Amino acid sequence: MGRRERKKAQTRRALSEAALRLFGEHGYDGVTVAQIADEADVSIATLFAHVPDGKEALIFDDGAERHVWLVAALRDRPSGQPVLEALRRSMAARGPFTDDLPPELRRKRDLIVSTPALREYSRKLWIASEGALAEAIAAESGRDTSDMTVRALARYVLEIPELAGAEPDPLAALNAIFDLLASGWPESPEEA
Amino acid sequence: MGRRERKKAQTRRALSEAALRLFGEHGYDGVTVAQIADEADVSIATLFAHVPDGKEALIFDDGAERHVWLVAALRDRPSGQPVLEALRRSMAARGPFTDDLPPELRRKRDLIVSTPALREYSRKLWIASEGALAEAIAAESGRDTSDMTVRALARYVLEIPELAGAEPDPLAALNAIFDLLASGWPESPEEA
DNA sequence: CTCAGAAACTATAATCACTATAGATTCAGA
DNA sequence: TCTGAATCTATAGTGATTATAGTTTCTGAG
Repeated sequence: MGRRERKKAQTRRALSEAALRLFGEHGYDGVTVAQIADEADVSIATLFAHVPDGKEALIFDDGAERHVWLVAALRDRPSGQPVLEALRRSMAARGPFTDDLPPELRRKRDLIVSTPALREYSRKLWIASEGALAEAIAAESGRDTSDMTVRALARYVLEIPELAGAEPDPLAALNAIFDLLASGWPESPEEA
Repeated sequence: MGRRERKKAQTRRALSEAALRLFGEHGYDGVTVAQIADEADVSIATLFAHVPDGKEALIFDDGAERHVWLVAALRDRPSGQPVLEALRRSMAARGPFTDDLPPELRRKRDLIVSTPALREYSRKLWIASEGALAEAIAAESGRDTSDMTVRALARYVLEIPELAGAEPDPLAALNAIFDLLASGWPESPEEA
């Protein structure tokens, strides 16, 4: 990796860190992109060159195609394991569902969950993988990609982080939702 | 209804119609709020007084609480009819799923479906009813409102318009998705 | 009928995210 | 060592949205 790329990555990191710190101190809406650019010591134009998606994208890793590991988890699952089970396990290990994180990442996650604009953008990033996930599901389950059921399942799975992420017990919520997707809605609740 | 309210409604209608016409002619991004205000012969400040949610809200009915009829359909369903069946029927009769509409409304629907910003806003309006729908579902099915399953079902149902609305056959898509929600994801597709 | 206050409207100016342009600097590779 | 591309910069927009302060227009009480 040449010096040029290194400097670029450094600038990007400076922007992320400045944004995260300032958002934490004054709230997302209490910070302007100008302040962030200043703090990172770059021009506003440079800031936008690094985050074409805008202010919300500042604290997210770019190019982190979130579907890669999901699709991989699907393809590499133990033979005989149901598709949904593989997705459940894979998802449960991700950020919103474990507290096994450095405090820095935890603060970041809390900021995202509690800020509507950031939460929405996070959802957008997840949903962007819908096509890829749908293809993988179709391939693994012998269905057609154009099957609406496949697309709906992909979408519903990818929305679990937003839906369950803010719950008191996110992991329990995730499991409840996967159960719903796997077994469907029982007209009457099962008595324990 | 006094003259004041009548005039207010008239202004609101003028804004809607101006926006819809201009969006149709030049596309959503090809029209500025200033143009719309001009066309409706009001100031920009007035425009925003009528649509505090912003440009996207211009062509949507405000205060049209979309959950009212859904909740009603749930409460008034024939006894013995499953919750999901009532929701399916009620939803199937709505705008995105029937072509039984005046051409004006159809053009509006097509504009929404084909414009990302409008589509997103439409989804936001649907999702805003999540709490109300979750309460109704909980009440009708003897579950607790805090039950994650109930919240997830409400959310998933409310997202059907966005998910199925752009399909070649929206009604078939809607039915496929309701089947998925009712019966769950079958590990292997049923052979016909 | 009238008058006081609320509601709707207006012009104006500001803020803020974001884009476009053109030029300067810095690095990579031949 | 030179050329071109990538990065960065300043500057000047555009366009949505908000704030302010003042004007007009209804409404309802007295």
